[in-house]
Amino acid sequence: MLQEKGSAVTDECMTGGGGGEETDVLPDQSRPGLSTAPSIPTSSEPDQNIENIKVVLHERELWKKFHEAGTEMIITKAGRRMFPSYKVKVTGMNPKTKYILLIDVVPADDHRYKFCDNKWMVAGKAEPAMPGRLYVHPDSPATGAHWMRQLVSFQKLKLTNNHLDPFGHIILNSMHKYQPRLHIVKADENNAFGSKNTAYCTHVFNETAFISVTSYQNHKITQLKIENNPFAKGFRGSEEGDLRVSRLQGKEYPVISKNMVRQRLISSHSHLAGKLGAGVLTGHPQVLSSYQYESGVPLSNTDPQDPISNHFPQNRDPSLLYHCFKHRDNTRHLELGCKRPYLDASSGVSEEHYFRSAPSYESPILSHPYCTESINSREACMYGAMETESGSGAGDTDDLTNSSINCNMWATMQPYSRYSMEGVPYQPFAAHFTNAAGVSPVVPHPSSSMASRPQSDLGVYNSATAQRGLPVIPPSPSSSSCPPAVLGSRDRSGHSALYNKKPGSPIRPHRDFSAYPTQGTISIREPSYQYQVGLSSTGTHWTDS
DNA sequence: TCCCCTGGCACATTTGAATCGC
DNA sequence: AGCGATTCAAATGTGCCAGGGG
Repeated sequence: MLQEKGSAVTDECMTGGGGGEETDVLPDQSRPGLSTAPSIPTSSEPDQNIENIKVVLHERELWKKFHEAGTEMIITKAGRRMFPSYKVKVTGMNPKTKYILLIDVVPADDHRYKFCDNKWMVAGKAEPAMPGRLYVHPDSPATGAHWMRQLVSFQKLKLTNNHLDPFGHIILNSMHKYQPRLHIVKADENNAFGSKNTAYCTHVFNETAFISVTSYQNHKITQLKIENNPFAKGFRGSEEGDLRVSRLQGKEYPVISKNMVRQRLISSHSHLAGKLGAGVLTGHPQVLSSYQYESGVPLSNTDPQDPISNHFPQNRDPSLLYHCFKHRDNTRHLELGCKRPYLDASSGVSEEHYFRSAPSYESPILSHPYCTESINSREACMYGAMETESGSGAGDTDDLTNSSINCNMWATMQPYSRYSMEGVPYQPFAAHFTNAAGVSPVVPHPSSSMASRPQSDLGVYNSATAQRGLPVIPPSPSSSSCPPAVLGSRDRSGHSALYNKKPGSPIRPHRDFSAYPTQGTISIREPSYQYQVGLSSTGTHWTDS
């Protein structure tokens, strides 16, 4: 059923006016997963009709190219940007209504992959999901007019494999498959989440799915990155006989580019000065193994029978899927926030905002604020969705909604595919951006400049800072500083947790990420929390080993 | 031994301060 | 003094590579 639902939505989206690039809104009714949240839409207020919002993925063709080859995204300890960067064109918003745009990256499945025989294969069960984090667009909240004015870029979003990352980057496991999701949340009158009828919609572009790696496995991807990423220009071969190009073209004997020569010479001189036996140029064994052969198999990307060899082993719906619904008064709301103290804290700083979402699709969806003072100039503000430790159930909803703490509470990320086999096409994304204090936006106000500013103060969301477009981070975060988070479509509470680093002080994690509690939470496997994502196959070929 | 990760490297782009001219 | 254009250096973002660890 779910599959059918998801597919239907997907198909509809694909055939929409956007030529398959635009997304359509999935009515509340179409999300049977909201068992605890009445599916009857409360769209009595026209201005909250978020269903009309359409999102078009920018550079979709480029994304498709990567997707067809099996997109890989480098993740590093320091954090690595995504390329292609996630940019969208949004339409259909109420020009005067304020929205918050954010992205989260959820596991696409529960597999760990390995690149073997020039294709991705399942290598086992996925490792426990990293603490989910959300990246809130620095302009958030902003009016619909603002979002629709130009492309909305999430290019500064960074991915990391550092489980204790203090910068708020999205934490991922290497060799795992992920699916970015865009969430558009309607901000309340206080520019925060949490109004009684907070509505949001989620947009998923299947072609943005990727496998996280610490180094590129598929040379097709490497080549695409080099060819399209300006920062990788230095690796572009000046002559068409470039080694990588030649390899991609299926040439038997690749030509070494000047860059390759330089790199190897340098390496040879600096590290292997005494290793005269090591070939430095064309005769270098590694050259052959790396560019001419793949796992002992001759590379031939032009081989018509090979096109899918590098693809993800899963069939996916080429279209995107997204859900949209409106929270009702008696259901959990999107609540944002940091406690008042946080709002009053000193200025924060970065235009980048990260929120941490639920740690694992295996675990409940709780969101704990995860704030930190960035060590670097970006000074990102992070919020994390932590599982609840309170063990409180649905009855915590009131507590949450009544909380005056301005913390971001989001539903945890949900996995795709397998875990949703029994689920419903419901996107268990819930967030409470509360601003009970009645202060201005918890999320930074749109800033004229996207440039990050060095900040010595803790990043704390306060009205002043927000107005300046500067994120603010709670000064002294603690598990009790933020309100319990709500998860999924059910009432769940949790303790907030965040990273906080005072100026000049070392990074001080307030919570052990490795010890996320899972008890008292609802497994995503539960039908109510499962949703089907019509991940399609655009040529991508996944192979189960 | 293999696989994966890390840190350093060079190169290109981006950013912002400093400088100059009007 | 103010403004805009230009220049320059630092910061940042890339992929590549060798080496290390499990």
